[in-house]
Amino acid sequence: MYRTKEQRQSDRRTEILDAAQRCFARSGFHQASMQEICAEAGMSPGNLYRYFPSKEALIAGISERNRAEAAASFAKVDSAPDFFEGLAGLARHHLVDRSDVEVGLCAEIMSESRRNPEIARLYQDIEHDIKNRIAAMLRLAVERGEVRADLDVEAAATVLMVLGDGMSWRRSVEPGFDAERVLPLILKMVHCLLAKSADSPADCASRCGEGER
Amino acid sequence: MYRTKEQRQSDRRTEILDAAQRCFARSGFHQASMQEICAEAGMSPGNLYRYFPSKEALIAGISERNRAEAAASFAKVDSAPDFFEGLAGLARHHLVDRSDVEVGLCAEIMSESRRNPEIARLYQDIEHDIKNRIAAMLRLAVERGEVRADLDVEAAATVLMVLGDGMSWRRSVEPGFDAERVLPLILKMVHCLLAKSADSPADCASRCGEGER
DNA sequence: CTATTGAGAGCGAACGTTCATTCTCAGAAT
DNA sequence: ATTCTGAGAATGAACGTTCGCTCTCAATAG
Repeated sequence: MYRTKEQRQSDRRTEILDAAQRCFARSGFHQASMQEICAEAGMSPGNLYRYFPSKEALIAGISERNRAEAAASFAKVDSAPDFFEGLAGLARHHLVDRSDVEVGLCAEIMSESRRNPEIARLYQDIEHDIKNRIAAMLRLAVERGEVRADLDVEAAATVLMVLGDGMSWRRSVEPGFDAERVLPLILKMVHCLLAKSADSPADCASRCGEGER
Repeated sequence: MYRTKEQRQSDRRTEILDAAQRCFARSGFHQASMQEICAEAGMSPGNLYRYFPSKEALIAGISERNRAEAAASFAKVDSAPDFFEGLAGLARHHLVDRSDVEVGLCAEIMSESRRNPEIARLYQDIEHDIKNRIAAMLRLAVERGEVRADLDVEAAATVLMVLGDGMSWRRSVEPGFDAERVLPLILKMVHCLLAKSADSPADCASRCGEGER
């Protein structure tokens, strides 16, 4: 009975977050009205406010919920047999496979964090976390000798995030953007940036140009 | 007197656009109220509406105004003695030298175009124009033998825009983002993507790593 | 040179709407 | 009987836009 009550509350909360996520991705954070979210969640405003104290709390809840999920995908790279293959998998997962809803939502959170300090702090926490994971991933690959030793790891991590953001935005802003077509070029560039200079361009092409899919 | 009148009207319009640009960059398109823009322009709402029929018209005006300016910077690359130096200059101009106001404004237009069809059409026109210019620039470089002949020019142009968007967003979203530090890595990657495979990595480093600034 | 006039420039209060949030109250569960 | 859950109308602030008014000033008439 304790269990059931808390369980129910938690379920209700995730239902609401799901509905809000769809609305935000579809209409944007400001454009999506509480009424719209309530309708999507099949619930009255008064009731929704019993679960979340404000509209901001909805975004915060969504961001928080996605943090763990995002973080998990980095672990895979470290345990992949070949670093660049692992990275390619990560890239595909983040740049191509993600649903339009997720991409749109990400865009929405980014632009909201430009002016909403509350969201900005939350978002920057997550970004910082992700950047650290990328940097750690790169350092591990350096130790393993898969990546050039003289790399500016911090800057390289930033570059990878730049690529991620750029791809994400093009996807959400350019209709008919073909991530699939661009990905090989991206991977090639990244390989060039990270790989030891001894690795030949031919090797680069064979590893990045094809190799997955 | 004909001249003066039209001149005055035009001046007023650019003044208003300047003010609106500052407001939008600072507060965002939706957050910036007409009152705020009026205050910034030193003008009453009623009067401002004599020059622009709506808030949307302000964004449209700003976008339109920046199109030519943006386009002009591409001509420089074509006339540069070395393609990659020209490209590096363009990159520096777009990724590092741009003012925070411009970057913020760009972010604002992008996110607004995600949900405002009117703005979306305008923005996509401009983006399309820019992409064509980049592609043309690349094709010219291919003809000159400065860039590898087997390049997927369309995809490469998209990649360059991805990089531009990514850098722009990181600048406007990550406090303390150091574009200067990241730029060499970006240029190196781009060189790797575009240059003929005959060009050695050493050549790449000397051309991209330093060379300007 | 002065007076008249009329259109453009400008103001700021007011309007109508939208929206997040709160209030009130009724039914269900315990 | 009391607490939990829910609905939906009410509230009040904020916003884009409009409206009616005043002021400025150059052109013309006297």
